[in-house]
Amino acid sequence: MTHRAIHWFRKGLRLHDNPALLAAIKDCAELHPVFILDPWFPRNMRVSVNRWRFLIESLKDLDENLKKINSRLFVVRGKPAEVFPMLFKKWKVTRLTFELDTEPYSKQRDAEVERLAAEHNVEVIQRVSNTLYDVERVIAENNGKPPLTYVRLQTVLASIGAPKRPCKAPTKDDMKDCRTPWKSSYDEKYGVPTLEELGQDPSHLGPHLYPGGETEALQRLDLHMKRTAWVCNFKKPDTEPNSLTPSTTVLSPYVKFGCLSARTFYWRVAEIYQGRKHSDPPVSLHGQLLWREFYYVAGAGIPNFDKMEGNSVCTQVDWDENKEYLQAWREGRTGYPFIDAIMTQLRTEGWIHHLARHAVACFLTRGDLWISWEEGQKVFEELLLDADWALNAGNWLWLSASAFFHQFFRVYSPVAFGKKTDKNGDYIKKYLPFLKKFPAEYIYEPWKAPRSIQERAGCIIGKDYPKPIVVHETVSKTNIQRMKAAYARRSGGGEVQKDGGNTKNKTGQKRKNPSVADFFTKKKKS
DNA sequence: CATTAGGTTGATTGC
DNA sequence: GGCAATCAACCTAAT
Repeated sequence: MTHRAIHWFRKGLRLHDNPALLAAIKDCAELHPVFILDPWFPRNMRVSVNRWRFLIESLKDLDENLKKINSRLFVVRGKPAEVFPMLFKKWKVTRLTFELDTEPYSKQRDAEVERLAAEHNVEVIQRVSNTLYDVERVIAENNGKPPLTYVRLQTVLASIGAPKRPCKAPTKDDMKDCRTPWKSSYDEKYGVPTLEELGQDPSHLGPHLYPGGETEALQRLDLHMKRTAWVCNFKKPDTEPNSLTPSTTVLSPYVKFGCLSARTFYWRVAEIYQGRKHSDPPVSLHGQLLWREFYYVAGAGIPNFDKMEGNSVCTQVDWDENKEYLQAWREGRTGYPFIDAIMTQLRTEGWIHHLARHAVACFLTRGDLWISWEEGQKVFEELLLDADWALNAGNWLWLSASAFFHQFFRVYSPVAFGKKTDKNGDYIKKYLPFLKKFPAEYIYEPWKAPRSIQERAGCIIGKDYPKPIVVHETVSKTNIQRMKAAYARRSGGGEVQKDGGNTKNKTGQKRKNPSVADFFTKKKKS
């Protein structure tokens, strides 16, 4: 019982499946659970008030759960590199534990903290618990490179075996020789902040649909895991992007903040699968967790993963800069009700269905507006409760056909796609109520409604709601050609053209002799 | 090296 | 309404 430990919460805002926390408690006389809040961040980072609320609630819940084992959460204001040397001295710390984080920003921050810890003779213990697997191990098993296809990832994971089982939350009994000292000044110094302290305006909050915290996360998990048949039959592409209540679990914000452990989720699903017929990856619930893993591995192994330039897997595309289009997309003023309804749900509620993300991401980038996926990435980073760096970047790369997904000729229609699951446009009417008097026939294309119908609906297109900012049928065709050109530049290594990229044809014509174009390509590469 | 199968979730048309 | 063919055609990984 010699140690005085700090467990540093960052993600992983939970007691269950928290091996680093258990490592802190072992042989520990004094424990300080800490969350560090850099006051610079809330005022200057673009994070929606909805996500700040989610974080605050998660911290409050964490404090409550720590109280139950005779401890507390210390929310410390300051920058990690400045805060830790102070805390090390103040609390005579001998051990610092935290969950391994693979994001570039975090890696840099943690390396700095490790250096400071060494200076103060503080032992540092990191544990893998954010992902199902140790992402470095996955990369090593794939010859040092992150898998670029899902199938490849599955092969690699099969060779490693099943993910580790989650560990149990610490109990009061585990804490019997370990105390957390706090004084009456605790609340003003280390209390969980309010939105006001963070410079956030609570009047901008959306409806309270997804309260933060481990307790809520585990309840939500229980609720969904009771639906045995639903869990076993789950196929992501068959769920609906535009149902009036979410057609999926909405556990993603909880997994992002670590209120719910991905491994706990994985093994709960595995128990239900046991002895039953069930769907499989990539479309099953397990499959969804593996997609998360896919992007985490890619994000850890590919430099500049969240950028086009300097990103080795990203096709270089000549995206336009267009502030007006970007603003219209962000604010739900594109004139396409399906797109605008989705963006409205995103802004007000902080969560949209995965396929809805597909529709608006394709629209912003290769489908319609020809704006860089990096701009979309920033907007999602701000507004999504579940915004997770690697997943956000990876999915934008995917949807813009910049990496992983390459069938750029498959373009989502902002009119047809939503109709498949919501013919009447009830979803549109919910989020864009000024359109609710339009008959179903025109709800996806109100500009096509005769003037008399627009008048009867009390909404004149071009006055009360914008006309479409682009004509999808036209721009999508031009954009496919622009994508084709971008791909040609990529494979041609900077050459003008490579015979249209169509040397391999379907007619079975065999190329017995290498073409001139191939000859030059070969020369260039060597 | 050349070839081929497969790729989480497209839209439209015609039966 | 559901299904298959067609549209025009990319890349990665395996062989």
